[in-house]
Amino acid sequence: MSNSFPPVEEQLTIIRRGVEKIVPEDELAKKLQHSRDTNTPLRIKYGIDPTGIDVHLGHTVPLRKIRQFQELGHKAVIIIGNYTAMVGDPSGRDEARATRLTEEQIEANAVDYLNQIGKVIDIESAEVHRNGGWFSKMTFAEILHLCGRVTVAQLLTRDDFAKRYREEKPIYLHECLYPVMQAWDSVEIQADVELGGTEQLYSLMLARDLQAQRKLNQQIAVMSPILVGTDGRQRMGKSLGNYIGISEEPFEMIKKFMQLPDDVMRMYFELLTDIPLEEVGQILGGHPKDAKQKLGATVVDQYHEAGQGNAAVERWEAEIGSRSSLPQDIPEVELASSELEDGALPGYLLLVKLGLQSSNGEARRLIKGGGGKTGEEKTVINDPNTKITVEDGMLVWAGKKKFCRVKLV
RNA sequence: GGGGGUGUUCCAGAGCGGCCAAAUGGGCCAGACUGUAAAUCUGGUGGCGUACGCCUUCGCAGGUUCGAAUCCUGCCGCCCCCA
Repeated sequence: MSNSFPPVEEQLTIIRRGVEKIVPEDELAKKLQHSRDTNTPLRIKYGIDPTGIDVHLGHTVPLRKIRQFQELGHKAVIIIGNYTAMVGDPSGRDEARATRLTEEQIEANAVDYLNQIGKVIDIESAEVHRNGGWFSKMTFAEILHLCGRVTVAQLLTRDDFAKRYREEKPIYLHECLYPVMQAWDSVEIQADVELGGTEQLYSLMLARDLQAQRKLNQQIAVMSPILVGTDGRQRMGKSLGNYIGISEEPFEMIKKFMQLPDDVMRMYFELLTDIPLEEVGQILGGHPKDAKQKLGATVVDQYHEAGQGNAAVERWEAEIGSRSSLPQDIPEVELASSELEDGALPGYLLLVKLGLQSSNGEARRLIKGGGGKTGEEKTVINDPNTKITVEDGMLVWAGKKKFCRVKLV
């Protein structure tokens, strides 16, 4: 009797890594056993809403888990929530999504999204569904029937709704349907396992109820912890500006990695890499800076050609770590000679004309604070009104991170 | 349908009719310190002007005042309660 699935214990070890909760846990082992006995892959569901996502490391946590399931021989089933997107996921947000997307936008986003996640999972072998496929055909009577399975009190056990209710923030009726819809997806595709963040608990459990009502196998919820963002506090998210996108350039990614708070490293290692946990422990025992470089390089290599990570780390060392050399990419900004007076310009105006600062006042303040510098030696501009003689190719700095080279025209 | 609340600068949240561009905290920016981490300290945080100053801003539209974010009217949004 041959079969392609690894022993259950082996599978569980891989599945459990970086997973916060598996509900119910014992059923998962049974399912895996059954799958192995019958040589049938489990159907691993993961849904997203195509709302214009720039896939970042936070998204890769469940995606990587799918990848692992795939490598174990199971079937990935991706749900594109083109209908749920019309509702807007209330999870983790305090207010209802402001804008509603058109169908065309949603479809374009979906395609774009599938392209992006191809970097993480094996999209070729995955099954992809759009939940409009079934929701668009549902009758109002069916919807009512479905809604009859959920009480408002149950809905309010969700953290996000409870919080909004408490804070007297609006909760719209259609948002209440979101978990119901998500759960229904599981019924439609007969999911064995659904991946999601811990904040999805409610929806994932509701799916079990609906499946049971239809005498289907109940899905197991495999919940990942929420990846904290680069600020080390809040969940990683685009709107919070604390994310590292998987499409970013290696150097950009490394810069962000190096600025991570130390204590998020363990989580990042566990959730974003395959480095054995023992080894992670050793790495974290060393100098935090080295650990961070190792982390960054490892993750960068996942989304770029091998070796790009280390190359970026080396560049970081050269330009930033040791501060010995100038940045590699210095944007060139054109400046018309006619803007100058006797070949010079007051310091604050120079920063504004070069686009380094957006208003005169802002530029003045920056210079007063000591952030305005010129030349390779970074000579500090002492006073906003100091006339700076502008030369072609001169470097101008507005703080450490904003700079450019002047191109006189 | 009725009653009561509320709407402030990026967020939260103060704000006696003049001293409010608006307290305080967070965030953010810059500087010091560092491992461009965290923590800490310092300064800054509507626009224009070198500056006394001027202009735009406190849900929207009007009004009362010499003068309103602060008072009045209407409208809009949100929340709660009663029916």
